[in-house]
Amino acid sequence: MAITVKDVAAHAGVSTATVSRVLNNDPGIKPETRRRVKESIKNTGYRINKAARSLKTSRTGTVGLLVPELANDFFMTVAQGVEDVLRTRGYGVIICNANEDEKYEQDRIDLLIEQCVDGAIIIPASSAGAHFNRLPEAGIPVVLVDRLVDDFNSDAVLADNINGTYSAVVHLIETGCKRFGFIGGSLELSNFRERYEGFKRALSDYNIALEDEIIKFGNVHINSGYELMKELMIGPNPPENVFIANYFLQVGATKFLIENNNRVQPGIRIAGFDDMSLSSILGFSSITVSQPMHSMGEKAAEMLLERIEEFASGSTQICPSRFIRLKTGLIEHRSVKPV
Amino acid sequence: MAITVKDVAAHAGVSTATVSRVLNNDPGIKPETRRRVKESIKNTGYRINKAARSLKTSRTGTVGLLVPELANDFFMTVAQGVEDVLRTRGYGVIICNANEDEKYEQDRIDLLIEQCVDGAIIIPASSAGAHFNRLPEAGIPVVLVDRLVDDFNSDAVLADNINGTYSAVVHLIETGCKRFGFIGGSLELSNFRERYEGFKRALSDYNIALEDEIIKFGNVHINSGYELMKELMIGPNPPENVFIANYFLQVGATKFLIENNNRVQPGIRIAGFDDMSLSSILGFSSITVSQPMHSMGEKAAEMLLERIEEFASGSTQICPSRFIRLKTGLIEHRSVKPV
DNA sequence: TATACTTATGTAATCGATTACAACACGAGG
DNA sequence: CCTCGTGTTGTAATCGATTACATAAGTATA
Repeated sequence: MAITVKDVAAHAGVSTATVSRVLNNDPGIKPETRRRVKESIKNTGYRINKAARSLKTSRTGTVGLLVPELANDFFMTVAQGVEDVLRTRGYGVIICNANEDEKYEQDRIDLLIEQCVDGAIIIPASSAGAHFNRLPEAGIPVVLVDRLVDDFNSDAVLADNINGTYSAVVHLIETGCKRFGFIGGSLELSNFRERYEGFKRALSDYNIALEDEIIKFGNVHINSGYELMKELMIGPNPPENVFIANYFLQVGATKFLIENNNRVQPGIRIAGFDDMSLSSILGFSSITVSQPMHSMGEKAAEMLLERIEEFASGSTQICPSRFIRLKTGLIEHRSVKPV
Repeated sequence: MAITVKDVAAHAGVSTATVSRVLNNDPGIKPETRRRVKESIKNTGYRINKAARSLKTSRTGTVGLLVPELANDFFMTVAQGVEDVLRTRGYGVIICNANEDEKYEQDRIDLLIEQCVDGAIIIPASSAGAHFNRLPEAGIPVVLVDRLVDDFNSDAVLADNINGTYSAVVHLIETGCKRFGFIGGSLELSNFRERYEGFKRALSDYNIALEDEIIKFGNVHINSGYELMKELMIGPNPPENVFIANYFLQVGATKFLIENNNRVQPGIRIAGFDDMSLSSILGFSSITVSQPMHSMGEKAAEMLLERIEEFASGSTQICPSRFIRLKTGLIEHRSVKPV
């Protein structure tokens, strides 16, 4: 049915071994022969059958990317970085959606193992990591991005959450802010724990009190941001400044303020972690911490490729896990004052 | 090295054929045997090698999803729909990024063919479609989503762009709007052509003049929306109402208005195509046309599965291409008036 | 009891590419 | 003229699962 190496071999008048060698850039082929084979490949319209190759080499040329959610610019910008690097190296990327659910995440890991991916990049959906161990057990190296998890360790690419948050809060303090609320995701997640840590450290360094009743934690979503901002605003003593630990929480918080015409705290200033393409048009936003999302993806892909080489060369002494922390930036927004 | 059917067969005291039959739910297996084999599968920790299976069956259990861009909530919500359906049917989804570039798109199609996907779902990056033909030529069925293209035809899932736009504009007219600007993407793209068509039809039906100087076309991105809104606002006679043909253009347009404190046309009302999670907090937005993005993905996946069956059963008489148009909705926003 | 048919399982060829090993040609060195 | 090394290509086994066909046991029919 389809064209195989045999057909190409016949067409070029050589053996299948020779065709295979040309396909794999084996140096020990006469230039003239190589030329002829390449021509036959063109003329026959031959396309390699990766299934057959994989069976023999036990390498599929695909890597898995497991993210908690697809419709999420943060994850997908990371994904672009991953894809950019991997594609130029000839790899295909299978993007899987864990649907913010450990069960789903499990299931997708099964999928990746079955598909025999050569490696996996994971943005964890929760702090649970035990189930990730099945990948290295199956000979599949893993790189984590954005968050660390419990009961599993591997290479990881992370943002400098502590210092990023620290510098944003300090910036606000130095421009006159005196009292801060905080809206964050669950402290079970390492990235939020770190951001909260940076927040506390900044207040502490400047002798500003940490007021528990204006420190709120929820999940990572728009709705949560909405609810938590509501809690802050109907509280006894609403803050004038709020640090919000990710973009989606900020969107939700902004939504609450807009819908309620921000009656409570007219001069409110928001600083947020993550700088997305829409951050600049969110109301009340004074400053955001930018993560190098694309680079995080690229770095993760590069680390993974190294590991794949290692695993493939069967080197028994695997060097220990490495973490990379990428620097964050600080983006000031012209003070947009909606309502 | 890894555990194969042979090992399972030995463990269960049967032949590899029997193991394979259990794996594939062949009905002609004694329940007792089936039980024993299943147990052996569990105990040996066997995992099927898809490469080997694919080689034999020439089915990989993966489908490709080619999108113009990853960090795009519209495309990714469609992707979620696709994944939801496909995953429950045991398929893996390879998501590829065409990077809004026909060359890239070509390249990713090559990738999909090499990976021997069983089918492909494509959201085209441009109006060019000739290069898609290589997929069906390679025995891979295709379903288009969102847009049609030139020089290629296949099944497609589309939104009812004309009526969606029509009803939104009519709604505005009936609530008192008298003069409309329009901001759209290139008319080369079928979806924008259709939305413009709906716009014109509404004005015509209500005897409202189409004023060329307040009808602007660009590309599909935030920047373009920004620039086109600027053009409208610095023009001789800026409109009070603007229909904007997609979410990203609307974001850009809103950004321009906010940054310039909307001095020109204080009462401006915007109606937009696409209702995303952030649409409700975009300033000036009065009404948006919602597309059933998730369902579009689901439908596309279902159509593709049918075609895959057809192709696989080798039925020679392939039934002609089918289009599905999905109804849009109308979402009113509480009039949020920033600035 | 012989025949035919069913049901359950085994045997072995097969998918398409890779690769260890063999083979062959050619020239250099002795 | 023989041997050896080098460079180039061919032969055939192999990866792991599937499946057409063969086989064997059991059951119904005449």
